[in-house]
Amino acid sequence: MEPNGLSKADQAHQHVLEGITSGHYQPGDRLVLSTIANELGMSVVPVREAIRRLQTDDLVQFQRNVGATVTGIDPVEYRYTMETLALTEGYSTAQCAPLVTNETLEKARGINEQMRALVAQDFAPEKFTELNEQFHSALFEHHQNPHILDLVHRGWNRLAALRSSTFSFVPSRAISSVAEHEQLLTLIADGAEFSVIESAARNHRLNTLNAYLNHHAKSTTIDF
Amino acid sequence: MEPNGLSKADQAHQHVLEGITSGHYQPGDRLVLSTIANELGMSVVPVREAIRRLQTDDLVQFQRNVGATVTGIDPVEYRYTMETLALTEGYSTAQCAPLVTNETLEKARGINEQMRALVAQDFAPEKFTELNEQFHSALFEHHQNPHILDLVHRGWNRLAALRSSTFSFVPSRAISSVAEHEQLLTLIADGAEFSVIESAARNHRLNTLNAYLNHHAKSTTIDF
DNA sequence: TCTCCCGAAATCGTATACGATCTGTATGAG
DNA sequence: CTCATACAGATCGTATACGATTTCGGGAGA
Repeated sequence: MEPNGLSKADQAHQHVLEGITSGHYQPGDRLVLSTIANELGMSVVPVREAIRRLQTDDLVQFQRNVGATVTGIDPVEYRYTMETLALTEGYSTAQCAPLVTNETLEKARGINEQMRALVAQDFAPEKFTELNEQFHSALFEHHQNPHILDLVHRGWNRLAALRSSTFSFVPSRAISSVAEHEQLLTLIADGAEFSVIESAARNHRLNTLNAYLNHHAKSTTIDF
Repeated sequence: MEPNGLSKADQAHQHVLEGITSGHYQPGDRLVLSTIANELGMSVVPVREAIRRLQTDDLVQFQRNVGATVTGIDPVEYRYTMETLALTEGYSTAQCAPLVTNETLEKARGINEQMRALVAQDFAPEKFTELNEQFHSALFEHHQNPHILDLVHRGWNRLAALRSSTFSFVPSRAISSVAEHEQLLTLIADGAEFSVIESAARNHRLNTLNAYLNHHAKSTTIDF
């Protein structure tokens, strides 16, 4: 009688997505339809639909007649994801740059200062990663191509799912990251050219990726 | 006893996707679950799943309790799609460039010559668009980031769905397009830098978009 | 003891059924 | 004649049911 505005399939999608990004569902965990259906008090049909939707976002892997598992940590996949994110995020940042207000700029600076403080004293990778996302998110507040924005969000979700915060593995990267953020803000404030900002934002992300790759060039086995 | 390897949901997905890209389903057409289910000799459940998958690719629009329609030609959506494609295709082209063999290069040249001939004599927009896709596809033959490659393919599917071949509206664009192709091939053959190739490939696509936008300069002005 | 095969449990895939919601049309009041 | 309302048809959303497939463990035979 009351159309909540969100169908059960949507609820399920939201629930599982939340579960994956929050870490409640760990990489490799099985996602059994009937179990989730019971948890949410619905039948398996909407759950199934939700899982399939997550599959197209590469957040879960599906094997026919077997079931779904949360996409695991694969260094190769991590690389692909980060590279794609560098591409989309870099473009988005450049595109939004002219629309960023001073107010927003100040807000981003504040977040970056928090990150700097975090590095200095009591370094916590998860908190740092969260602030990192907030920082970049602030620069996207204004309208742009929603398709590309969507791709950025998918990338973030995927990273969250991978639980592969580079800062956990390569803490030293955090220092450079903060510095690059400041550099990026300066470029935006000065109204730098599109290509300059895009390049800076893209390389910022690629540098993080490279820090990870270099770090793992030696330790062959990766286990969590 | 049917390790067909192809579930009914997959069949339905393939069928509808094919129907959209081939033009059998026109933009704006309604996609009624039960109808399609009957056509394929299955129940509505797999069809429903297929439609939802197509929805996440923005190939169909879905309204709750109403149904799905093939995504129509919306100049704004066209702009978003082309811009995203410029971004992903440009990067892909640059990334694959060092791996392109002389053989492939020749093949691409051949396709481009076909396009040139087509412009000169009996111009057919659909055929031209098809060759255009073949041309770019040839440059992607070698491995690269599959995520980004997937995004390129999604973009192509979407364009096919929109049936919005710019060349139908702005035939003059075809001439420039062929010239830009040749330029791009030269850059690749000469082993130009990543950023140069990316920029060329991206602008190639953006130029096509701008040709369309200028031609339809009745709506809001969109600047880059 | 080891290997192979069979059967049960778990889980997915799909069909069918039915209630919920939307859309369009007809009807009646003003 | 116009507009609001009610009803009917179409279509979707979800639950339930059942067949299909995989996985895994245990027993028979070598």
